[in-house]
Amino acid sequence: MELLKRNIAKHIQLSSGEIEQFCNCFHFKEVRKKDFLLKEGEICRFEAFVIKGCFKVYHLDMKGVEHILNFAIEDWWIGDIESFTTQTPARLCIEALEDSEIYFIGKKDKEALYEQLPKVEKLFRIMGQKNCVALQRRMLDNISKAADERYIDFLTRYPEIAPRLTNLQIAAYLGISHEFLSKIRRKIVKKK
Amino acid sequence: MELLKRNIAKHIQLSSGEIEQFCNCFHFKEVRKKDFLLKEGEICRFEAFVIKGCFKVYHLDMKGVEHILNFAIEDWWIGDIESFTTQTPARLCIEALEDSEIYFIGKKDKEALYEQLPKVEKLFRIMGQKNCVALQRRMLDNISKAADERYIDFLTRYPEIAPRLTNLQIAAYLGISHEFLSKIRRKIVKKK
DNA sequence: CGTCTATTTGAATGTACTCAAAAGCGGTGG
DNA sequence: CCACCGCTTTTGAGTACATTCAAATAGACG
Repeated sequence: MELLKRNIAKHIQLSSGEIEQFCNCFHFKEVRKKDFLLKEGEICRFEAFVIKGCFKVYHLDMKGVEHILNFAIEDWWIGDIESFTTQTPARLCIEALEDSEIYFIGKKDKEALYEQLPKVEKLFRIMGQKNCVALQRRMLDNISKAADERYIDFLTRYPEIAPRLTNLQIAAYLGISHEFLSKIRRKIVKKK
Repeated sequence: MELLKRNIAKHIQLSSGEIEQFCNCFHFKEVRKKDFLLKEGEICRFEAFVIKGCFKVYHLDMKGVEHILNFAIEDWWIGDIESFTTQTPARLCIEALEDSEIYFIGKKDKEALYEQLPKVEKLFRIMGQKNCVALQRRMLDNISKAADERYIDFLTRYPEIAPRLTNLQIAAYLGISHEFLSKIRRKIVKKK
């Protein structure tokens, strides 16, 4: 639980009693590579904190093409906010890209936490704000930059994630075809 | 204050005393068309609720080209979350597209509200979550759909905003040139 | 009326996609 | 240890999507 405790300590201060109460609501789970935490159409019954491994959160369009919303590695949170908060069928899939380990919390436990510890409201308010800021930045990048620049930005912004991904996955995240990504990479190599 | 009261009532329940306490932290302001609520480089000292009018939130890239992050009309909130929460220089501009009216709250008043009314934490947590969901959906649309489909989606999703905007502004929101938007519109008209 | 801005149009160019095929790479079983 | 399989990556040709630039047209407003 150390990693989780350090993660929340970045945002709020809790007494040791509160920390225990918080951590007690979480459960450990191992997830094998290629296993799903969530499939489209299911209701998302958890929010999870990644201890080890790597996940992709994605959507399949009508043609069956995969579009990746984000990745998550150690010390990141994942879930389908929309499906979790409204308990409606998910439009997103969450799949492990490596053998992974998570702590997860269920809907009722999270609601109980909100009731018992007002600081948890603050914690998730702050995390939500940071998520918004990151999404806004990516949105602006996406409408204002060409694919080659977005690729380089991704490599430099997430140096710990990028090496663990295939180009197929990076292309699905950037919103370009993997063939075109390959051509971008060739151009970059030639320049150096 | 009626519009604001109804807006927050969608998310949380407050006693009439709490509502007054909440509303007392907000100040009224008129903003003329083409006036700025925030300019790049300034520190964002407010979060605002739009009572009347229309705003654009945008970023100018290195070439001076405008990229619109979002619009806001009556019953919407605006601000630069990043600049406001960290009190650092803004990368975004906020400009009125019509003569408008807002209620705004300052940083200290908002922090005091968080202290005094825990439900306000919940309020902004929920609003942040909804914002995230909307941004995620737009992000997926952007990496998975062609420009013509994104344009039609925008018109149908925001029927109350789109008619008040120029095609120049819509193009800057969709991330395409206004000439190309014009050609998309021609194609759509021909089909009918 | 004149001015300023928005919109449309066309030609030329550049960016990105599709499809098909080949090459590389890692793991697994014989 | 090698042969084979599945998956990733690269490559090229042809096509579609989107931009740039320049110019003409249309609207809005003082």
